[in-house]
Amino acid sequence: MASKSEIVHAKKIFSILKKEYPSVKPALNYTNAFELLIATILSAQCTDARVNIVGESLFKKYRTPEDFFKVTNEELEKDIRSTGFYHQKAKSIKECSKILVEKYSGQVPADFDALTNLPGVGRKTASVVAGNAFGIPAIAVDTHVKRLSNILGFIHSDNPEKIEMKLKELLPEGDWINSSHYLAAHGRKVCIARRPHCLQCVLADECPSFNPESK
DNA sequence: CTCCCGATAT
DNA sequence: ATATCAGGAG
Repeated sequence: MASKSEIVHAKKIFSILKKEYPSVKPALNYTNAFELLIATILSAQCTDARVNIVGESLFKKYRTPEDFFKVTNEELEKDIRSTGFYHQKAKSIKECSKILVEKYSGQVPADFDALTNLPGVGRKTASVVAGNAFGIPAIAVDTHVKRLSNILGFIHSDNPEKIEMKLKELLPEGDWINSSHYLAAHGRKVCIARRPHCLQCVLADECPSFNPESK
């Protein structure tokens, strides 16, 4: 599916990003798989910085799935309100916690399909947890990965699953987990959605969307 | 496809 | 005022 030249192009770009962001890591703060799962659910349409602020106090109050399951929806909504979409997120977190307790003895399943079957968990959240908590090869396609994949010419599509599959064709399995971190880091710092800094971009020579009048 | 919805940058 | 932020469910 992916041509030789596409693979060479992608390899060059990720080689540059790897040098640019040597200590790449998940932008969300967490100390275990369960916290990462909850934090990633909260991160939908919300900055990682905001989730980290909410998470700091949240994970002092709620340490296990049982803690989330016991609390009322109203109280949980109040505790996560500033991440937005709080009604749906609180509902997802409570239902999700219930299933973790009843079906997985309180543990987060280390399996992609089991994760996507949890309420409030789609491919992106499942990929983040599978990859970062359990080391299972996966590519999390968030808004940055989606935007940069199109800007850099890996694909022309808004469909997250198609983008995920294309990136998996372009990259060796061992690079899958970090690839989304590189694209997200670059998307936050340089290739910003509102205002891309093309003149400061290390990928300028490789980028089909390079704009010399960018800034 | 639409709806969910707060915080921040521009 | 408007766009955007590590999306997912109905």
